[in-house]
Amino acid sequence: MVSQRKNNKPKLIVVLGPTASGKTSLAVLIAKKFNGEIVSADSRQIYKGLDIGTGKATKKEMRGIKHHLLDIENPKKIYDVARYKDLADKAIESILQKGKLPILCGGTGLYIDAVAKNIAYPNVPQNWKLRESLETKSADELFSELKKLDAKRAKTIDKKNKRRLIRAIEIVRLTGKKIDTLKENPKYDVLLLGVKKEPLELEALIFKRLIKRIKQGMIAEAKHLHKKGLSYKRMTELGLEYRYLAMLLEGKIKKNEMINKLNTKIRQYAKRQMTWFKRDKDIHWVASEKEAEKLISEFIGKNTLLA
RNA sequence: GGCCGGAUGCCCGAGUGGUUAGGGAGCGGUCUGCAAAACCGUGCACAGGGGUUCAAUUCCCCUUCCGGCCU
Repeated sequence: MVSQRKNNKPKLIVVLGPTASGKTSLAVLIAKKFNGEIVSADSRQIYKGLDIGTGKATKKEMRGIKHHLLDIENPKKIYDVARYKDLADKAIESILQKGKLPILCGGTGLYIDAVAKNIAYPNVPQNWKLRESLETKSADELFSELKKLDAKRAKTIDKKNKRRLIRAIEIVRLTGKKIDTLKENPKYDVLLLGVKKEPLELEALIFKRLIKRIKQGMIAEAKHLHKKGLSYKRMTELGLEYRYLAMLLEGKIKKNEMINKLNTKIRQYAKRQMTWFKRDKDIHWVASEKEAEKLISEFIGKNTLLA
């Protein structure tokens, strides 16, 4: 049951779920039915040319529904949440302007939350020079440095996670200010729909999809990307399929080995996604499109009734 | 039949007469601009039976199984 609180914020539907759960087709269906457009919340589909490996919707699968935030960056460049949030808000705004229903769809929990909860990240851009120099230090050293600079942040941070430690130090060093507590003040009235799949079913779906991707030419896609200048190092950073495809192309692993290991990695990724989603008690887990439609109808109708 | 080498947790794989590696998988988790990333926690063992010893996964003997060589 959707909560019946009254507000006049614009409505946003979010379709989320683990990889291979079938988010895209559900989102398209919803868009068709409720006159919507889709905003992707996928940190890798952002990139041009990463198509088969990321499972980017094809023209045909889109069924005439407009998709935003796909293919907006060169895969050589590193993207990030802050930039994503900015563009997502703009896309949503433009959809609303047209009088249509915005549907945020993807599996990147961080990106989804940034938009759905309107999280304001500290306004400090990456300083790659600084990062490079900090990278040479150990986690322990970084931690004690952070402790000196911002004791409060040091208390909650992952002591062993260099990447996080470096960013935290970057913020204090560049602004001289300590990190504020993150503010959440949603600008949309959000309905969160999670695509529910039983673990075993999801496992099967993942494997099936992996085999399908290989048949569709995922290996050739990676070869082509590399020929166009995408380094194996960068492909490794991109993770999952591209990481393993890079290993294959470099001759570090055999095809069979790639399939097996990659399959495991994708499964683990799906688990990590679920770990993230599980924390959000507002998600309505739906097992069918009917359930989803019902919830959306209620959700959309509620303000008209109350207003 | 004879000789030799093995037998370690779900898998790979070190090692030691007492403090009982390390990976991977599994399971659980973290999340303040790289998030398909980064990071953390965790159960599970020494083939079986006898010895020797204060103490054996580690030394000795036997049995079983596996691999190699010989007849």
